Amino acid sequence: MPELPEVEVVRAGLAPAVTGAVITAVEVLDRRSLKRHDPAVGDFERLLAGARVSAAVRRGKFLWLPLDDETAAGDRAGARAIVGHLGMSGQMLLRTPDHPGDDRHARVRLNVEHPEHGELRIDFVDQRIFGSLAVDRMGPTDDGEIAGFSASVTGEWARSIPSQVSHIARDPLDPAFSDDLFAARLARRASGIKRVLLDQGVVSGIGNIYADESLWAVRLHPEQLASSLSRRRTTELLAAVRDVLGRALVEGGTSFDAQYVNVNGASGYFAHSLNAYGRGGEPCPRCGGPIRREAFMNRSSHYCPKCQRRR
DNA sequence: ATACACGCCTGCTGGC
DNA sequence: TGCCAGCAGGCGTGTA
Repeated sequence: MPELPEVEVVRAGLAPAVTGAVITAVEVLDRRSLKRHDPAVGDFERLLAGARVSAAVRRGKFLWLPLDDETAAGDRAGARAIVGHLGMSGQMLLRTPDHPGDDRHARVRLNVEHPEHGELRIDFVDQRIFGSLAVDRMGPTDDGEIAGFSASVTGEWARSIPSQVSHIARDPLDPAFSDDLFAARLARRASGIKRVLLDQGVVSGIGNIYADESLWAVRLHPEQLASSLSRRRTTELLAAVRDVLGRALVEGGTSFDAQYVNVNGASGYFAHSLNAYGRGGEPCPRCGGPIRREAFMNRSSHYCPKCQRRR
């Protein structure tokens, strides 16, 4: 499901409930959801029992909960975090402990005790199991800047990132995102711009929906060579990406069905605002010509061939 | 460096 | 009603 706006909605919903909370019990209902957990780091359940969560942080589509481990003073070498990725169908549902456990696709449950909110339960629900939870080691960010978006991580600790996320580029809403670096990366790419937007090592957080929407907004053909864009066009594209992601975030994300929901199970409303994605055959809201849907990387691209010309 | 295929999973929809 | 193909918001690996 989730691209940056959807994951941010989840992160923001989780943050007040988990920050400062102690994990009291872990129930793994389906080990397949731990496929990205490296056993060499330790046993998933044992590492988490009794650990305290210090924040909820996000970069692109990855989110993580840094653990306030009891380590020797000043020694963060053993610092760890729970890394979560929602894949295509993952959800994090915030519940009271007595909530009936009737979710068909509940995979992992974290029971926590929060100093103010008391006992809570976080259910990781994931129909397709493309998502995962893992306990991962933290390391320094390669640029020395704050690792990702959160409201509460401060100080040196904020400049640490889970190893599984270290290869992921910053996302366009990250204050430390470098527009120049982005432009330089595009200039070196002899491939279609959509492919590059989807490359999480170039820019993170953008998936199929928001790639199509951003390209529609600036009238770029998905197969236009990234290296052919002028700096001015690159700047316009980046502005469109930020605009689309920002508006989707305000509307609570894009929901086509009950798959994408926030921590309370509620859907977002941005689906009503889509101009190209999922509108194959319908008239382009700008020029009236039919939106085309075509195969792309085992999925689909949606664009207006009339006003998104390839140059 | 880059592109493509494929595996990882489940469930829904449409055509026959 | 059944069956099968195709499709769905993503990522990582392996191969050419």
